[in-house]
Amino acid sequence: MAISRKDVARLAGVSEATVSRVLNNVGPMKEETKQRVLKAAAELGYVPNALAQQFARRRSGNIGVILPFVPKVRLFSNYYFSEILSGIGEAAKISGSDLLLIFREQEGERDYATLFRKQKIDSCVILGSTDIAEERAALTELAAEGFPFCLVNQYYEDEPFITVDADHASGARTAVRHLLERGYSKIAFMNGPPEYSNSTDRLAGYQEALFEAGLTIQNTHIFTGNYSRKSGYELADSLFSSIADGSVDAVFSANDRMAIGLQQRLKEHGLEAGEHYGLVGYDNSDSSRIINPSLTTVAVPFYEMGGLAVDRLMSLEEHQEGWDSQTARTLVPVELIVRETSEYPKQSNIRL
Amino acid sequence: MAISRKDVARLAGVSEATVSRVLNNVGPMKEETKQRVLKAAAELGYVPNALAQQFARRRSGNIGVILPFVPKVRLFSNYYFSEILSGIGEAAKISGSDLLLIFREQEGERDYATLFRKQKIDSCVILGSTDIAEERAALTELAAEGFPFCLVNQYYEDEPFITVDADHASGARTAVRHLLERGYSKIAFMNGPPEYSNSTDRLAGYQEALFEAGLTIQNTHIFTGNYSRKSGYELADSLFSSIADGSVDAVFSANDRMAIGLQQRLKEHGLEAGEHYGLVGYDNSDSSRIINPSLTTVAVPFYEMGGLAVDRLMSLEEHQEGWDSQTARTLVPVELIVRETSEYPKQSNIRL
DNA sequence: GTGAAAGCGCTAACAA
DNA sequence: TTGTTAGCGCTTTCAC
Repeated sequence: MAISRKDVARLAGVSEATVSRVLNNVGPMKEETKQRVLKAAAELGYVPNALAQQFARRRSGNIGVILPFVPKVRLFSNYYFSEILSGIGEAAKISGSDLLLIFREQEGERDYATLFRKQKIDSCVILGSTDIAEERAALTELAAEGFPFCLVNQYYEDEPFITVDADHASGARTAVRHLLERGYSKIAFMNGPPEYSNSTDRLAGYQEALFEAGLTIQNTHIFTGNYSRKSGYELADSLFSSIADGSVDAVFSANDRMAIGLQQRLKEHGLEAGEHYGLVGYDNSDSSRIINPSLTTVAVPFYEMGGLAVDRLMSLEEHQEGWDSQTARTLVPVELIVRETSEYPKQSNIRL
Repeated sequence: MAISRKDVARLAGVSEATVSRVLNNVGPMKEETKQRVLKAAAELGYVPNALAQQFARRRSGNIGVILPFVPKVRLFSNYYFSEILSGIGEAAKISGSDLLLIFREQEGERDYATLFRKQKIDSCVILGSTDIAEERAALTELAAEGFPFCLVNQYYEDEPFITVDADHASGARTAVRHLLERGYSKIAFMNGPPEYSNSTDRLAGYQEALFEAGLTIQNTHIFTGNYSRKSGYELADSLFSSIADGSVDAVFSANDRMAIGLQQRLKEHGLEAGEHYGLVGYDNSDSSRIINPSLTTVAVPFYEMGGLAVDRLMSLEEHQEGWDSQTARTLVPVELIVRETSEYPKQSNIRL
């Protein structure tokens, strides 16, 4: 049998209620009593029962972390989630919360609300959420019930859901401007699926940068992959002829993985990034540093974003801040990382 | 106020205990009663309170997942943990457990036992544990108290701790044999720190393979890094002259990250893997596929190991299996993945 | 400042 | 097959 509060109370010569007060440091108490209780607890090696506490307080103390289902590709092969998760972990520790990891099911079942109703979690951060009907419905339900949640790297234009997002429009603009400054002018864009708000944000940034430069936006220069290396690899075949015939001289990819797939495939075709065409990726993943030539990319502070999401959750629970569109979306800046794939060839041996 | 069991009981016209029985599907009950209760519960949208259940059952239903602190380098940049975590998630879902993520502190504080005493977790899987005094003490305490835990990718020679490990001795042997078969004969070994059992296992495998081939083991050919890319990069400088003067013709690295660091640095020195020297890494990480030339490596089924760890925990809790040295260690096989860095030069343009 | 006591919502003997 | 009831170990009014 474990030592209970009762034993501590007896040894300290106080009531059980006093033990609670001391341990939770709540209400008034005489310093001497406090010390006596603390001493008794330490002597007995008393450890409060978290289950009983949670039950009595009607709070689990858990932050749910909802991870997307990524078919085939193992979830965390993705650098992205690893960083965010670490950031969440750091902030959760500071706030004294525990993390309950929830792997979303493949289909349907976006029943986030039940996690709250069961009281398994007090709040949650949702990763990899997308703008599809079921997801919107699930989030709307959470909001309606007043369950605190925070999205990361995704927002909904017309809904004031709390979210920590990065400024991907600006990131894309900067990336494309960089290519333009380097001398490229026929820039294709390899985007991700439109149900991610960051895809549409990047598209806007891409278009703005071209517009600023007085260039016309060509729809035939816009391609859509699914953020996997494979999809970049496959799209490379469509882009090859355009690059070879000079109608495209650079590619901006919505993430590093697709950029790397493209880079690998074009190399098989005899085209080298930074030599025969310019290339900019997005995410500043480990791979972008490792690949050769190294990939110019846009760094997103995923780690920090994870931490911010937890912070928002905490302040949400304290005051009823943030549930309006003004403050719903926290936007963090991104940064261009210039490496080799965006070098502009000095000699005019650009064409094959 | 949420709907409680009492409301369901009233609507179904049964006692609260019967509601419990039906919902937990325990004990005998009339089919008709069961249906009535189920119907009432569905009608009211009743959701059992997990906190109350956990408290009454004196079980949290949580598996703790303990993650190592990795200074500076962000934890999950490591492909390794991502895979294991996904595997754990999959198995936990099947077993009906929740996952409580625990980021270990930097120093001291390996107080795993308190998590059990607080009843935050019923069992746990410990990642990234190493053979140092504090860790041994913490694990010994867990074992002494009978708290179920499972290590992954680490074992302790003289302790019958439950663990799911991969056969790294065999992996190293296979890797080195492969280099020998390819024609390399002066093989250096870049190992990780000895407090990881997989480091010492690989050393044994390396030595065995050389011994089998009738080669003498040269201590000057054995280097120790810390599994980071940086350490591989740095050790490359020591290896460069040996490769250049022909006293080393291949390197076996205890993980991909160090191998990649080495490969990058030696390239800066003008040496290309698979051309001027042979190279085999370990882990089959994403990066090993991306780097050019692609890295020959050893695949470890991390995902499966995570799942197996959970399975062991489950059977541990059911029967008192496994607490003897016979069955403590589950050993899974690894597999050599041959790529470009271990090609043996056809022409004799090996030397610079 | 401190104690007494009423729950929190469920499980699990034990009776019936 | 079902109902009654006594907890589970803590928090939190409300008195004193």
